[in-house]
Amino acid sequence: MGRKRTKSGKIRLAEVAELAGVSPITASRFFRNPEALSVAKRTRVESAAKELGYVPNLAARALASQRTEVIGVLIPSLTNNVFSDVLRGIYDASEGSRYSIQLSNTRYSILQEEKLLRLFLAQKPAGLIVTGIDQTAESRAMLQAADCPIVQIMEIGPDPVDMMIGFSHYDAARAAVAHLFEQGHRKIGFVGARMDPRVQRRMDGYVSSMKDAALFDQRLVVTTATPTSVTLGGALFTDLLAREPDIDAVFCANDDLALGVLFECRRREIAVPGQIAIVGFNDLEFMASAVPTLTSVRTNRYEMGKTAATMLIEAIEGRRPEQPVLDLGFKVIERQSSSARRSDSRPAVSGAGAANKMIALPSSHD
Amino acid sequence: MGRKRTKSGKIRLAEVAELAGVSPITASRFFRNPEALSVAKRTRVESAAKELGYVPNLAARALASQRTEVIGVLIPSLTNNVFSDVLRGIYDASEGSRYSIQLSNTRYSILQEEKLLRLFLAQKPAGLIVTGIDQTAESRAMLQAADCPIVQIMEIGPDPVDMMIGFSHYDAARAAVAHLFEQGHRKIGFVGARMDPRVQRRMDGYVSSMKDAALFDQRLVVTTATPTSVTLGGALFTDLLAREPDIDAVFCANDDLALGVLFECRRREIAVPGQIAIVGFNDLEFMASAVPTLTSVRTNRYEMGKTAATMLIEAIEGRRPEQPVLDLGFKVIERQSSSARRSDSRPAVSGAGAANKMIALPSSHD
DNA sequence: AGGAACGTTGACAGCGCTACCAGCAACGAC
DNA sequence: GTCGTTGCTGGTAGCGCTGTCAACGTTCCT
Repeated sequence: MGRKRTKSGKIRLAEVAELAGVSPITASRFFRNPEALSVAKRTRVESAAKELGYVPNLAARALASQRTEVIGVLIPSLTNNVFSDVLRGIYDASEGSRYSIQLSNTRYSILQEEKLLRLFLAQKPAGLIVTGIDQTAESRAMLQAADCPIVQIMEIGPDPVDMMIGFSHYDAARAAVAHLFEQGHRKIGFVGARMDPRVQRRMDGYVSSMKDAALFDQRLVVTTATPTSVTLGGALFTDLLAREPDIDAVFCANDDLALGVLFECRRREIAVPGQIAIVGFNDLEFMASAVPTLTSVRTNRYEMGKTAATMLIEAIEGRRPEQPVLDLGFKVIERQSSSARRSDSRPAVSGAGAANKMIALPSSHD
Repeated sequence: MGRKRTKSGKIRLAEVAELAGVSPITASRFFRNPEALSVAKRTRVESAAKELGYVPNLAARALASQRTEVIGVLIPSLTNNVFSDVLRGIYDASEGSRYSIQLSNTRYSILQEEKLLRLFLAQKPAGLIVTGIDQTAESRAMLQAADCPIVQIMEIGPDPVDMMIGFSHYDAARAAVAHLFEQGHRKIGFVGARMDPRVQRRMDGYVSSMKDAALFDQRLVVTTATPTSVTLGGALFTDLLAREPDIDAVFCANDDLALGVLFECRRREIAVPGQIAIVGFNDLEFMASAVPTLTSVRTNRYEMGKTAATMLIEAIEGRRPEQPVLDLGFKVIERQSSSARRSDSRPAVSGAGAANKMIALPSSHD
């Protein structure tokens, strides 16, 4: 049984080299740049490594080469569905590559982010993925000074540290409100939780749209710093309704809140969209399945993570993308919950997951 | 500004030692076992390190000490809410400790798990957290031979490799079905997706309960290997209904499916719980907020992750828990969706559930 | 033929840290 | 006073790998 664990299971590069009849350095090169070897030695080293079951010692490699093959990822939350999709993309892209992902959770604190950044940078990561564009000055300076590629994800904005991939939350919110306007809604409330920078910008988009239409009223906005949840959606909507009982639509900063609003409407026997239209944000899977189906702004989260990691790896290996800032855009997915205003209060009946009309927009930033 | 980045930001232990006026090895000891130093040297090294902004080189440490401070975590999915809760617990527990988390996704494949395990073990992790009790024989042998503490999470079963923390999915399912029996339901369907080992055991629990009551019928079971989703819940329920139109309850293998079933009922104007009762599994946050509120089996996911990581770290540091197998149990949270069967089809008004307003349950639209 | 250019290989010297063991002072037991 | 014991400190010798540079053989050019 304990066959290969003779001493401590250690098969070193030297052993492989010896079996292959080459010098250790040649064997080393095989693992880093096989092209540099002659075909004969390449196959010899390869079979020797396989025979011995050689696995490189990453610590030794990192020490000798002064760099690691770790990609640091800083995200603000592990709970949020949004980030789990992004993460899945990142992990998928990193799989099969030589790089491993080191994940840390900033808990929506830019101070915590700064601390983690310092920690990460000290280990000389191969690359870094950070969330958003709102870092502390100190963090920004560290990122600026870091000698590894960096991707900022989730949104785009001015002054990328390096690469950037996301979309404009501001424009996306404006598109959502525009859709509600088109459907004849005027008194549109906003419900937001957590109020991290991206939610803030969605709110800004809402506010500016409403102001443009001379429909803005501070009383239409209900927000809280509390982390989001379905239950919270109901509670915030309740507040909104207490203040402004005659609203005809609610734009929710995310889909959990939207679902909470929907349930609250059901509880109060408010017809959706007959009396109140609902629009969410992110287009999580359940939105297409709810009754009525819920309109939302689709964001390409998985793709964002995957592309970010792919771009980063490319950049690490010296192939910088020609386009360092990538706008993945968004789409307003129109569903039953926001269909045109109607006088009768019966909700529209239609097949679940009915083909969705989509408004696709690249987020134009100026 | 750029003060300490003289060469390439490298402040070595030797520099710290020099400034503190001690030998490098003494400085080294300070970071690993401060108690071993005299108070005088301790403070000297401490302030020297702080002044220079010293950050240890983990690669060098790992190489010299022949072990890493990495805790490997193998989970089957990043998408599933269930695991994000567990992960959050793990990360929370690891924070503040010296250990960092290395996460890998097995995608519900035990072969992939075996591959990842081999990779992890080669790096001599400080500890390992693996999901479930269904490893390949080869994986099990590797785990058995590994010289680091290991925790199996998510469920408990016989023959722990080392430590184990979870609950019995089989018993939890039996409790859910027992609850439905108590409420007067007899023709209870089962809806399951993905059918990973834990879902399988929930199904086994359901089947055995139904057989015990002489109520089992294969036609009451609808499952698929497809990954779970809300939409899928609706689709599976549709299948079930087509087969057995007169069921009076559905036990769903998870909450997403349950929500899908609820929406499908709404679409079909089937009263819940008047005509059909629904019970989910996991008790995700939205269950308490749905209309009607949805009964579910609460599982302590966050706690599971947190406790697993805490136990693991304790074990790594030589303090093995007296109780290596920990059953965290479960709880059937009874809500409106499964309240007692009644002859009229109007659902009950009840104060049970979490968001306890007295709310009139919706009747079907008429 | 001579030499430059290229492709391939190897020797050497660490990377920054810690395991191991030796040394030294202070103290108490006999 | 001698010896062991304890508590603290330091020297030495690597951990396993790769960067750098030199050396070699081969090809291709003039």
